[in-house]
Amino acid sequence: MQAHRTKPPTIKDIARLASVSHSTVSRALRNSSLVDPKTASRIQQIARDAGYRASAVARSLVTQETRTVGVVVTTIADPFVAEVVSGIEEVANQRCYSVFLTESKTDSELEIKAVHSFADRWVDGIIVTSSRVGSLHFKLLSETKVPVVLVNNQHSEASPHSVMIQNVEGSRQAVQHLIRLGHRRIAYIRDRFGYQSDAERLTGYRAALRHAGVTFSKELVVYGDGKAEGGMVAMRTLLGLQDPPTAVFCYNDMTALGALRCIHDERLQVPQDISLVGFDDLFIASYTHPRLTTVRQPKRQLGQLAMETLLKLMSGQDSVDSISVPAELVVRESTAPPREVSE
Amino acid sequence: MQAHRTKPPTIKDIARLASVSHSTVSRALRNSSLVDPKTASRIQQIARDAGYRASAVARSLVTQETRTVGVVVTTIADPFVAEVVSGIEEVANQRCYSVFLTESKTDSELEIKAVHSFADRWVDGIIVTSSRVGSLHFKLLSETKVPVVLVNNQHSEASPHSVMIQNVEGSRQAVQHLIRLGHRRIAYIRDRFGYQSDAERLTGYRAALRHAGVTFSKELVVYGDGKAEGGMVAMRTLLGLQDPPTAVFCYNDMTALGALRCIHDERLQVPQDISLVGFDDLFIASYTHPRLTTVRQPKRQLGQLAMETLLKLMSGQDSVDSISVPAELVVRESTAPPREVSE
DNA sequence: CCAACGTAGTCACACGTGTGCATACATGCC
DNA sequence: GGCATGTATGCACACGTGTGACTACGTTGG
Repeated sequence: MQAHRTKPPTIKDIARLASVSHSTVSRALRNSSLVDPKTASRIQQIARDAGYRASAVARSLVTQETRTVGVVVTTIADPFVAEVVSGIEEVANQRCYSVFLTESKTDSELEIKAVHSFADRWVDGIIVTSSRVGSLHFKLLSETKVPVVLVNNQHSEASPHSVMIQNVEGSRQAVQHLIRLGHRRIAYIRDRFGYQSDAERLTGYRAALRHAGVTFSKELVVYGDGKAEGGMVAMRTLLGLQDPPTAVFCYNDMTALGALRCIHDERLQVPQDISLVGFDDLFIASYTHPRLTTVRQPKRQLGQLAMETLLKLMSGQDSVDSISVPAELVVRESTAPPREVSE
Repeated sequence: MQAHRTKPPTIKDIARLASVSHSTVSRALRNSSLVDPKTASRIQQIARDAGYRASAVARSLVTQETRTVGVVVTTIADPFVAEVVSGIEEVANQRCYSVFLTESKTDSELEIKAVHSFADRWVDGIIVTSSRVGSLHFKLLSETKVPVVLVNNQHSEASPHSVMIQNVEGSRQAVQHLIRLGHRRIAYIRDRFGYQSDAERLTGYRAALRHAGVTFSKELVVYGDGKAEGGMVAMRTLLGLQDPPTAVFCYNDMTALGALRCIHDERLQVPQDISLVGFDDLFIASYTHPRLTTVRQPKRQLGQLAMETLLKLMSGQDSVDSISVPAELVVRESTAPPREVSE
């Protein structure tokens, strides 16, 4: 009950109170079989009364592990990222790991700085989302043996351990859906920052067109920025074309949100005038007007899988494969047959 | 250039390579004036070549500080929370602090567990958002001297250091805006989880009504959950009333989003049939159809202020006041005069 | 009764870094 | 030349915890 006002009690304070050596206290608190159960419980009681809490810092120094993982994200303010991190955090917490969070702001220099900071702090493992840095992580991995898992990796260089969504197949499904509705002029609004995932979604888009015998038209592929603002601008470009598209597939839901805004502002209707498909299935896709057809990513699950992969690596298993999670088309209200067909 | 494959080099390895004691290495790397500039730069070169990085955990053990802060949030998947954390992270990073992130899932037991975990790890400071725990933080503060800053605190008990939005004034402005447009039947959709902020926004709502001589009607105050789903359900209740409201003020934008969804589904129009006001000004408020009138919280700034307050406390300043940030009404397209008046 | 043995606890060291104090050496002054 | 002064470096300890090796003691078996 007697709280130490000045400094929190150390293991030696407890040893003194219990009239034993600090070694015995250490063993008693870790339930070692080397200590008499009666004195063990006595010590535990004393420690509890004194409000003793073992220092994780000191323990880490001797055990050489911190029960800590580092997570690097572009920005946590991105709803997609936030959900992935939530999944990571959930699994980490269950296993008594604490997570460091750092934003890289899509600056590879900051990303490297963050990873170095993690290394200094002796994190047991690192998860990097949407990384743009290729070889760094391998170097780090080989030098200091810190396991690294990449989720939604944006660098083409294959990484030993990563969790990815099946972009090609997902976007293929989305575009195929539009084709089946009767669309032929289908646009794609890219993300000029999403290197790998954007390229893969473009691949799926082209594959679907080719498979249906629709010729690829360069003017129908325009650039956004993966955010709503970029979607608006890109959509305006598309609407200004001589022969505008009847359907638009967007890199992600945020882009689609901006596109939708632009279409509304031009007094056009979705899906009557233009069909719209997103990617990610953010919660918001269910609350747009009309509800957004999109390709679902199991975001939270991606985070969980990444953390579980990392746990395996940290426990010494080295035979862990990369994981590729299937995407699922979710048809809602923003897609319909084009006017020509429906009339 | 010779990379150590097995274990990262320690300060003693560098000392051996430079043929000096580890003390000299330590001083050289911290640019102490006690060491000859020439040997200092020689040592620095050797350390760089060996890829030496000082262990933060060993340093923390002796310096008694970790340059680490803990952040507890309800869930990072909430867009409001994510932006606050982004602000915290930005300032922390500038000052070379790393941040631990933990979700409490609105479970006060988990919140306490998280704070204890932080204490074990010797964090230099703690930020808790939307805390539901009252006295714990004072106890922790008085016992272990770890500075705690509360942002958007949900417990009525006044805390020594907190960052809050001016809820009463913000919601008063919002409701006053509706009254000036001619509305008399104005509903409020509450949040059954937001103890303090919800109570304050209700207070502002009632104050505005009273000031305008509008009698408070109990049936016009219904409960949501602070999320879109709850907003939908609550709105349905309001539309089912014998004399439904002509305007609805929502606890936050997410609630408003759900309400908007419900109104659309009932084939009614915003703002022609019903005016709608949110709170927070999430980015999404600019991308709904119609754009949402709302009360802006400077979310990122709240996080920055919280971190700056914490920095002051950690540096020993104890005369830090609580901060109260003004909210700002942002009028967009979801509010208009009621039908009776406009016709 | 003594040796062998198991049990409960202590001693001492390690983890990697920072720092007060002592020391060795060079320099300057009387 | 001896002494005070200053400078560059090494020694030893501290931070708080975990653990292998060792010891003291009580018990058992021959």
